[in-house]
Amino acid sequence: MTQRKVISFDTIRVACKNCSLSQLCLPMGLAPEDVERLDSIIKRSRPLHRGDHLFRGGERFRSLYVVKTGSVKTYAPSEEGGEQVLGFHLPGEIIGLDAIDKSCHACSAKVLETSAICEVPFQRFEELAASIPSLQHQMYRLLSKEIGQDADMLLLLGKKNAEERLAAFLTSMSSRLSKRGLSPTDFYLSMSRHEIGSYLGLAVETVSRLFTRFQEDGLLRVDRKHVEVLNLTALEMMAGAPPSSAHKQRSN
Amino acid sequence: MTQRKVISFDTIRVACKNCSLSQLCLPMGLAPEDVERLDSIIKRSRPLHRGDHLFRGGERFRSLYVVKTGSVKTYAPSEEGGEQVLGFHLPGEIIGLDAIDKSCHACSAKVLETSAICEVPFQRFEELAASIPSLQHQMYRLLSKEIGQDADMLLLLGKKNAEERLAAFLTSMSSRLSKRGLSPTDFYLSMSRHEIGSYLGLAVETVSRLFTRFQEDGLLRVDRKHVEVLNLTALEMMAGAPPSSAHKQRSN
DNA sequence: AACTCAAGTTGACATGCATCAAGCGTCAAT
DNA sequence: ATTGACGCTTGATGCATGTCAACTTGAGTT
Repeated sequence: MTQRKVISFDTIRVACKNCSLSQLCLPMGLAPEDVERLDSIIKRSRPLHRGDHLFRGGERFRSLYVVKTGSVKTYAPSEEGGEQVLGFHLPGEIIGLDAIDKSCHACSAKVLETSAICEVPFQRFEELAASIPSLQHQMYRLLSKEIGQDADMLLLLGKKNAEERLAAFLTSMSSRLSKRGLSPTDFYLSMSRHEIGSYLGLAVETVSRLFTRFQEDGLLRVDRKHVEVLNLTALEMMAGAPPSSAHKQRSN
Repeated sequence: MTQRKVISFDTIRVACKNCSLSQLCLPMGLAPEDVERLDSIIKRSRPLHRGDHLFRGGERFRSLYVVKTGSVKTYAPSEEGGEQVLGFHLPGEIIGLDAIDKSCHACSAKVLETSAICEVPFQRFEELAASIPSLQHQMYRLLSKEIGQDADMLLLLGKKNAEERLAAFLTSMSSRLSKRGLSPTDFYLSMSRHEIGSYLGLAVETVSRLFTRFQEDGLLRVDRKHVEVLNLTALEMMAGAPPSSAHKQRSN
C-alpha cells in the first residue's frame, strides 16, 4: 500500500548467485559451484499477497522458506482467535526451523505484504548439506543464531518494561533493515500496532501511547506505518542497559 | 544436599552405548558402530560441584556440553549483578547451542548441584556428523527442538499470568523428569525460588506466594525444594489453555 | 548451644500496564 | 459524497504483580 508493489518476474526468479541477500542467507560462504547446486533445489513461486499463508500450525513440515522480498510474521494461533506473534521476518531470514524436530509445523506463517519467497525442500537440502561441509556449517550457524535471538527475546519479555521493549523493537528493525541496504532511520513497518503489541507482550494501547510519547520526546517522527528515527543512539540506550537511575520496575 | 551426592567413577565414565540417556541425547537413532565413533570424541571430566561453571559469557566456544547427571542453569549476566535465567537443563539436554553462530558464548552456564557432564568438542563433532547422516539429522532435530521450546517460552512470557507460569514450570519439570525414569509427582527442585522467578519473569515473592497458594488449594505439597504434585491434571489445565472464564488479564 | 547468613515467607503498599470505553482518521466499496 | 469497517489514539479506572520491609527457618560454623 505504501511501498513498491510491482515486482518484476525477473526479480523473483533471480538465482542465488545473483541475489543480493546471499551473504545473509544459506549461500553464505559457499563456493560458486555449490551455490549452483543449492540453487537447483530451490523452488520459487509467484509472489504471495498480504494475508496469504506459507503454512499453518499442524501442517506437515516439508520445506523451509526464505523471504526474498517483503515480510512475514509467524504466530501461534490460540483457540479463541487470539494469537501470539512469534516473530517478524525480513528478506534473507529463514522460516520453519522450529518444525524440523516434529516434522510438523507448530506455528503459522503469514505474509504481511506482497512478498517473494524461496522454498527449500528440506529433505533434499539435508542430502545436499551432507556433501557440502560449508553448507552444513552455515545451517548450524543459522539454527544457532535463531536460538540466540530467542534468548534475547526471553530477556526482553522477562526483564524489560514497555518503553524498553518498544525501543528494542525499533532499534532491531533499524539494524536489520540497514543490513539489507535500506535506511536505518526511515522505514515503513509492515505490521499493525496490534501485532507489535502481541510480539512485545504489550496491549495495543500501550504501544500506541509509547509511539506518541517517543514522538513527543523527539526520538521519532511517526505517521501511521512510516517511522523516521530522529535519535537512534537514544533509542539504543533505552533498549539496552536498564535505565538504572529512573523507572526501575522489573529488576528481578 | 537432599539427594545422592555420591557418584561412582563408573557412572561418570559410562560410554554412550551403556548410557540410559542415549535415547534422549545425541546417539538417538544411530547404528551401534556410529555410537562408538561418537563416543570416541566425547570427553568426560570429573564431576562438577554446585556453583562451578561450564563456561561464562564471552568465552570462546569450543564444545557443547551434555548433562549426564545433575542439573545446570544457563543465564545472561547483566552489569549490576542481576541475571536473567534462560533455562534449566536436565540429564540428556545439550548446552551451548546458541554459541555456534558467533563462536563465542553469549550466556553463562553453572551447575546447580553435583553433576556429571559430557563435553563434545564441536569441530570434531561437525566432521563426524558430515559422515553420519543420521547424526546430522539428529543434530538438526535437537537444534530445532530448542527453537520450538524457546517459542513456547515466548508464549509463556508474553501471554500468561503468574499462576499459569508457575503451573507450566511445574508440569514441564514433571514431564521431563518422568521421561528420565523419575517420578512425575515427587521431586526435588535444584534451583532456588529466586532462580525460578527470574526464569519465569516473576519476583521471588510472587513465586513464594504461589507455592503457598497451590498448597492451600491442594495441588501440591511443598517442603522447601521437595515438591509432591497432588493434582497433576489440574496443574496441566492451569498451565495450558487460558482460564477463559476467570482472571483474564493479558489476553492481548 | 549460640551465632551467622542466606533463603524463604508473609504483609502492606505502590505502580505500570491492562482493560474498558469512546472518538477519530483512513481506506474501500458503493 | 456516504457509508461502514477497521486500525489507531486518548482518557479513565482497576488490578496483578512488583517493591519494601520485617520476620522465620534451616544449614553451616565456631
